[in-house]
Amino acid sequence: MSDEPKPYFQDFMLDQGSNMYSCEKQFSTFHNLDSSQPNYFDPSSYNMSFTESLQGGNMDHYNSPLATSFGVLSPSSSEVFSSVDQGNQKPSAGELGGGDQTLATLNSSISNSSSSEAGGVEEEDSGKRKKNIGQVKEEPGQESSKNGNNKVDKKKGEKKQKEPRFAFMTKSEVDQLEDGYRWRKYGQKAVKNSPYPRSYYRCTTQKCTVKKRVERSYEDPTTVITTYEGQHNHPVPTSLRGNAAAMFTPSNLLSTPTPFSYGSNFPQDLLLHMHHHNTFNITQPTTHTTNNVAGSVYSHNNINNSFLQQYQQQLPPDQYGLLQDIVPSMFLNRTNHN
DNA sequence: CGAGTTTGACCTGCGC
DNA sequence: GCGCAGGTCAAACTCG
Repeated sequence: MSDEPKPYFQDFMLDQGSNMYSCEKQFSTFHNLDSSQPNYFDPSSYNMSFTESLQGGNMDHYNSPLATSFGVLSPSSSEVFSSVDQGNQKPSAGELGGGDQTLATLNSSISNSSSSEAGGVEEEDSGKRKKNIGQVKEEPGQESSKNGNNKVDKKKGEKKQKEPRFAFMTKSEVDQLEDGYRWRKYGQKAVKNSPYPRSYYRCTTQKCTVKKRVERSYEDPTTVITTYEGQHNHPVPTSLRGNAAAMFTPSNLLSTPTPFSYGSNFPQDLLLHMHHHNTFNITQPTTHTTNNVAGSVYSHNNINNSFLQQYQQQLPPDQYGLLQDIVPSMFLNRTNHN
């Protein structure tokens, strides 16, 4: 794909038309960014990010709600830099692997129910796309999803729907970060401009279509870039201490009348809201894709106090503490400095 | 023997 | 339309 630098931005959209919220977030990018650019993101100010926040600085949060909700891991020994991606554009090697930037898409789909994404609901099979040439064994009710989510099935002119994605960089010696879920590797590809291959994993839980990609930054081999796609529709298989994860299953979240209780992932919603409150207004529609968010530049300084204050008021005290734990410190810090 | 990994082939999307 | 690159499949293989 293209190697040229792309604009870095974050962007969120509220897709009301589809009765679900979607947000696409691109958090920044690092090394090669020209700091003179308005949207330059200083990594140093971002050193502590999602996962790290999840961990609250110690492993007690190993299975923190955020991690769980994101379907994300908890890097055992790592320093998470950031997250990112976009929904539609594929992150090119130069973007992810290149360490030039990390993209993560945070696309929360919180529809109640039938939305195909809710929890990896696409008819399992994600797999068999086995060349519709020749041998397609059709099973009733699955015909159209032959390709899992996307390839064959999409109708003309309709962009395939991407699973929510969340990516982040982690300092780690090991590629496979322990996140409590079980993954099965289904592919590996050489990445352009990178000596390190990208590995593809799929959650082994039946009917869970969550996938993740793992690759190393070629610029910093100690950095692992992990991209999660989709949302787990099941609890963490490994037993968690106190099962903190369960606490934040969607159903539990639903029981709490907070603005995040749309029925999905708290952190995603949180971030969605954070951006919705601050940045959606700068979203510019693009001409060629339905969910491409390119076209707007997000200034992370936009996050303001009102947002957090609002949630502070709405969340029970204990949960607000949690909020503090899991909200990327960069956000909190910035709000505090405003 | 089942589950997971490896790996070459194939498919799709996108830019030119 | 072509070629490239990303993503996925699935047979073969490895491992416990």
